[in-house]
Amino acid sequence: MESQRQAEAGKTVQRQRWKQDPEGVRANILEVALKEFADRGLSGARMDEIAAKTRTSKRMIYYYFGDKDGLYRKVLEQTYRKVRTGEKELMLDHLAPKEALRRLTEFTFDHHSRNPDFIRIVMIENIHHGEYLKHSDLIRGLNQEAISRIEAIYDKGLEQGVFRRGCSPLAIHWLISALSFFNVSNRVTFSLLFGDALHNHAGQLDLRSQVADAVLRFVADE
Amino acid sequence: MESQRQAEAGKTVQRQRWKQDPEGVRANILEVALKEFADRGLSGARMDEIAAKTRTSKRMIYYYFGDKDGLYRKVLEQTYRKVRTGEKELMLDHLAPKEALRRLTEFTFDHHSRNPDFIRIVMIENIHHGEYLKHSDLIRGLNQEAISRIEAIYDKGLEQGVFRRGCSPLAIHWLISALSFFNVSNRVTFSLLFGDALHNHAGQLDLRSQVADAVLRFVADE
DNA sequence: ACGCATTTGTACTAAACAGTTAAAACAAAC
DNA sequence: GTTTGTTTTAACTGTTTAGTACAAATGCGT
Repeated sequence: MESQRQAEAGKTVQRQRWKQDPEGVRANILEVALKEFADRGLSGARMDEIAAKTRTSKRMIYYYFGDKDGLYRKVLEQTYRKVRTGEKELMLDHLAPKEALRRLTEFTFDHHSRNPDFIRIVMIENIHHGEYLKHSDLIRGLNQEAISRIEAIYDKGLEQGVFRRGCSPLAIHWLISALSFFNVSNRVTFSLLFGDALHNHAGQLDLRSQVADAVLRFVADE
Repeated sequence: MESQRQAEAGKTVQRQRWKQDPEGVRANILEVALKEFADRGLSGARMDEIAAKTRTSKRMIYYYFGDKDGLYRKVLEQTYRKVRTGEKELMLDHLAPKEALRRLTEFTFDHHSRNPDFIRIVMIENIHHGEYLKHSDLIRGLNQEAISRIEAIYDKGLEQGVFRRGCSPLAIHWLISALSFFNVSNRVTFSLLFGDALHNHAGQLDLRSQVADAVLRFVADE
């Protein structure tokens, strides 16, 4: 009777037929790992926890990524890549320099705001003295583009006499990054110390516009 | 013969006479722990490592601070307190508003630059969603002062017609903090991606002045 | 039908780690 | 001189953690 039960059970339980989907599995692991690392930090994240949240197993993580560091490295690379490629949609060539710079700034502000996981990974990487980013060649190329984009706008603004001389595109990029980054990275502590006036919904809309003001005023002529 | 050796050794070893210095011991532990947490993060720091670097023992850490979280909490509080009190030296009342704001900005920029451990602790606290700062009442009071200081300068600037209306002291503080903070917090990754033009010695002097420019231009009239 | 890559699942190991135990000895204040 | 808080050791415990062993089965290109 017992064996019959098992036999029936064996029948009803569909033999788990699985597809081969290495890319899907890798992507799923990376997605879960990104969230977990971003949420708890590199040392804080637990491999068992990551494994449990994937649709696959711990065994597969080690199969594809070797060890925890290898996994983190891939998460880091993928995160940078995804965010940077997401920045390319912007068409600013046809706009007047001031308008182009405002759009770029507000776009960056929103973009960082929409990607807190990226911000947190960069924070974590800075905490770890950039030792993983150091050993990743893949990433460096992607970022010069950001500078070129600004340089194009700035040069045009100089020609038209609406921007002052003496600013460097790098410094302008730094300024935009700093404000957009800090807005996300320090949201928690800043809100705790000074209230959420800048970080509730209305506050963010206003702050974005003020950030764009700050950038424009920084490069403005006169 | 062997026992005689031991007896002689027993004589030569000076009975370790020690002083009671609870405050000194606590301070020493906190100092070491700050460096270790700032360097490796909360989960990354090791109690054994901290203990080894103190002039006392692991036992004493637990004697005074209970557990790792308790130690971190005290480090967090002390770090905020030390940095905030270090900001009070500034005498700006007698200066013209523009000059006062420039001095304040450049001071903050330098001050953060001189206290990378503080910056890193704040980063770590943000990574941990501020859960330790949340439960610390001690800290909140210290920070309103920063806003008042700016408000005084801003109001004076309005009276004299050198600042435009419509800026909030909170937003100005946010702006100064963002630029001064980001300069330290993201130094590593920014340098890796874009070179160290802004972060070598000459670059930092220039950047400080540009940051002050940005703040002044943000509030400037016309 | 062959071979290689992929997938499943569980139990395991070895190290790392936070926190404890125990018994003493000493300091300092009263 | 009694009491209370401080300091010294070094071994120890129990848990958490990254990473592995093992064994088998299926997918899929050729």
